[in-house]
Amino acid sequence: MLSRIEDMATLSRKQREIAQRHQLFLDIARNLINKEGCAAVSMDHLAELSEYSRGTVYQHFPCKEEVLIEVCNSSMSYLLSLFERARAIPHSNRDRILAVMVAHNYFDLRQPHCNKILQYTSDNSIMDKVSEANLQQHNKLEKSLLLVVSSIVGEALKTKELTMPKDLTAIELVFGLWSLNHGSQLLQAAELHLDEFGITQPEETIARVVAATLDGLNWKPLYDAKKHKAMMQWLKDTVFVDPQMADDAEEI
Amino acid sequence: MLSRIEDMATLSRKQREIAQRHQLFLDIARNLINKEGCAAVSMDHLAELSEYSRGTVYQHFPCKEEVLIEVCNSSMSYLLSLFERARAIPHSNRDRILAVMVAHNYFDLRQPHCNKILQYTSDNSIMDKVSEANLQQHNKLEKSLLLVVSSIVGEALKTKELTMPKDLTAIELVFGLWSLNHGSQLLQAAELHLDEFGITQPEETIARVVAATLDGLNWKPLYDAKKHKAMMQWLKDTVFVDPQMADDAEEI
DNA sequence: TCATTTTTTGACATGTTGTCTAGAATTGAG
DNA sequence: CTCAATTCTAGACAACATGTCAAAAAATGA
Repeated sequence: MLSRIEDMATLSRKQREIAQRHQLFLDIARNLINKEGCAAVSMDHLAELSEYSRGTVYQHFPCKEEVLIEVCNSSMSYLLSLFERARAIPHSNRDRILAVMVAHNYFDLRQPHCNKILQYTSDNSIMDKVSEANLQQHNKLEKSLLLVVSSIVGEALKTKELTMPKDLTAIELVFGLWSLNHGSQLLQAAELHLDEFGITQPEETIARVVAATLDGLNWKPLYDAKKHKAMMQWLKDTVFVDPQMADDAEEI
Repeated sequence: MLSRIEDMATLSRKQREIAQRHQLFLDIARNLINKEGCAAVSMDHLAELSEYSRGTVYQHFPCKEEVLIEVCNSSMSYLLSLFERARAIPHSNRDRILAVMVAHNYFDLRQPHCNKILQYTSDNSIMDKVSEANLQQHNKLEKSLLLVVSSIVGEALKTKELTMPKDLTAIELVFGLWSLNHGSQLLQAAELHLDEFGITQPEETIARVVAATLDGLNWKPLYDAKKHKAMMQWLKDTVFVDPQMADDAEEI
């Protein structure tokens, strides 16, 4: 990860070139994943498309898996920034939960490769090829994402908007919400033809189901169809709106 | 799919041998997936472990993807039978929903390879290599699974145990429940170390979250901690209990 | 200018995929 | 029981991917 803007000034011309090339490889990989899936990412391919040789690619990444996890991590840190934006909205904590859901959906629409990589690498034999450093960064990012949701729930407990029942802890609720969101996004990405079943707006549907869940836990303020709809609209139109069709947090 | 018991009698000795060998390859593949992941499944490997030659393996499967989807389909039809067993319990429809969740969890514990395959094959370039027939069977199985849940919700609507609110349809609720379950199982299977966060019994947690969701929709009878716990216990001890450590619906 | 260091290259060994042909085994007619 | 026809099996092959390495090329600096 040598490609951050603030580092650029302190690096020599040569080092900047290397960092730039590193980013080029990542960009090519991301495109490949979006267009043809993870299986299409090969060192050969990367070399060919970048017009460098295989050896040069191996200078940057010890193996294909390392490419994938770096692309994934860079997207996830962008997702984290979206989550933090969601947490910061000046509304009830319930609405903040909603905002996180919208953020996640916004992200998955624009960065479909991230889930693809996560699924591809969930296979046993793949994740244990990547470097310790990137793996740790990956875990840290995942934990940070959960912590954002967790902190919103914690805040709601503090303000008494929510009181946990005896047989469910705050972190368990977070796990439930996370599962719901994660599951729906994978189902959306899968070749399930949800519309054939009558699911035309999965995002709205999940938001509604989350609302039912929070109602079931008596998280105040309870669901109000009109306000819910208005909030969703506001989030989509104002908070999570393409800045400039940016497709990654990392820019050079 | 020539390996069903009832067909055996009508086949010649040679045909039986072939069917048996077909099953042998599938069994080896399943073991490989469980132990080392989908990436470890190779035609070479299959040939070596079965002590047949590569050519023979290709006689049975045109490609590796075909092996994977056949293993997956065979497991999914077992899952369908579990779902149907869940639907048949002599209790409220709410409890039947719970039973489906327990069934799904029971299944994923015993057949972890099924989710692994689904994740592995979600990559664009993989699913479009499999034969039309197997792909259709796969879609049909997926649809059947959803229909079981859907029919339980339909039954609850008929008996007025549940009334859908204006802004949520029955099928959307099914999608929500499906997402929740699917998501939680993938998160359990991932290398997330849920216990570090304080999630020691993900299955119980998700059942509790589902209960909250159904409460939020006012699906009667509402959640009662004691009865819920008893029902979970009964399902796990009585309904979904290893018959004989069977590890697949297909037996020879 | 040229020696030193670094970067880049492509050939190589190894392993996988899917095809294809020659040889082995099985079958059934005489 | 024999032998030709048919079917099945084995493994060689070309194509491609991976990761390594030594030689060639380029950059650096006295």
